[in-house]
Amino acid sequence: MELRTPTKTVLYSIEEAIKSYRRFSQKNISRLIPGITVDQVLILIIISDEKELTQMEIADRVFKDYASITRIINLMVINGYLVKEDHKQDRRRSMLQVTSKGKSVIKTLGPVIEHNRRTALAGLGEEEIMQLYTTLKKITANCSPKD
Amino acid sequence: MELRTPTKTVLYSIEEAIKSYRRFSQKNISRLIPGITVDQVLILIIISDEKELTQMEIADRVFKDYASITRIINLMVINGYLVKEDHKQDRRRSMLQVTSKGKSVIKTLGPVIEHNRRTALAGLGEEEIMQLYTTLKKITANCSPKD
DNA sequence: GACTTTTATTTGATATATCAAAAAAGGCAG
DNA sequence: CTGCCTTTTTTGATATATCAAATAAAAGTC
Repeated sequence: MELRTPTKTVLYSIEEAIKSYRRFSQKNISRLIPGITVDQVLILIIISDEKELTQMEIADRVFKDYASITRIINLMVINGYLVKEDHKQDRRRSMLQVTSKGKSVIKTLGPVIEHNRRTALAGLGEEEIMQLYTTLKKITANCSPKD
Repeated sequence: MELRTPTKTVLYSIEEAIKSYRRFSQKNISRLIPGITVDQVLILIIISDEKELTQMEIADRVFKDYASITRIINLMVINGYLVKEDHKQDRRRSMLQVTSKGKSVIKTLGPVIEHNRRTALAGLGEEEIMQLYTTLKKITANCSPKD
């Protein structure tokens, strides 16, 4: 019987960890504001912090496909968190504006997100977090096309 | 309260790493056998290793929802990798059998999966992998309902 | 044996992931 | 200006994620 060592399963544990974290976060978010997703809240915060981002830049920030961003943002417009206005310099793009409803979501959920992160990382030392970060970046690099 | 840019937190790098790995793996798999997904291959291998698993047990092994497993397995039956037969003792369940087409997929892709894992972890020391594993397990525990 | 509760799976509705292809505007060479 | 190439976004098709609710069979209770 062969022992399943971390070497064989560590990639599973990455999947496990991120899924646990996402489910945990979504639950806490839904408790306060049902009907919005973790992804939507994060994108809302990103747009609110940097007003001039293109959708492609937003996609890169959250490691999502451009097609996904199109659909997520459309939903956020439909749900009243964002409005799309014409972009003067480049008519392929559009200016994304956070609505007052969107701002209120950020205000309400910002602390929840902070709390989720702190809870997820509870008991981890500063050193340990740095090490985690470093190791994960190596894996990302190993798996990235090096064009 | 100050919301640090989410992209800078370590939890993002977990997401980034696992997505890079999944895309990388899928690309290598599709090169050899187009039309099958990473998830399907892993589930195929799991069923092939342990013949008597219920769908719920399979779901737990790959950290997926039961509903997802139902749909993935249905697709795998449609695509001829699996067959469902009646389970004698419990008629709610069904016996999942890997078809010869499924076995051939495992034979072809097994080495690819091994290669993907080795590539993803290239340059990481044994110690470092253990540490990664330990830290991720802490995060998972922190985010898991402790009923 | 009928009733209730659990367990295993499925379905419905909606969100996100991915790839390929299309659409639409911008930029550039000639 | 015209044709060509690039960039940004969208669409189509399909797979997976998630929660809630529905089925259906097994197990426990009386």
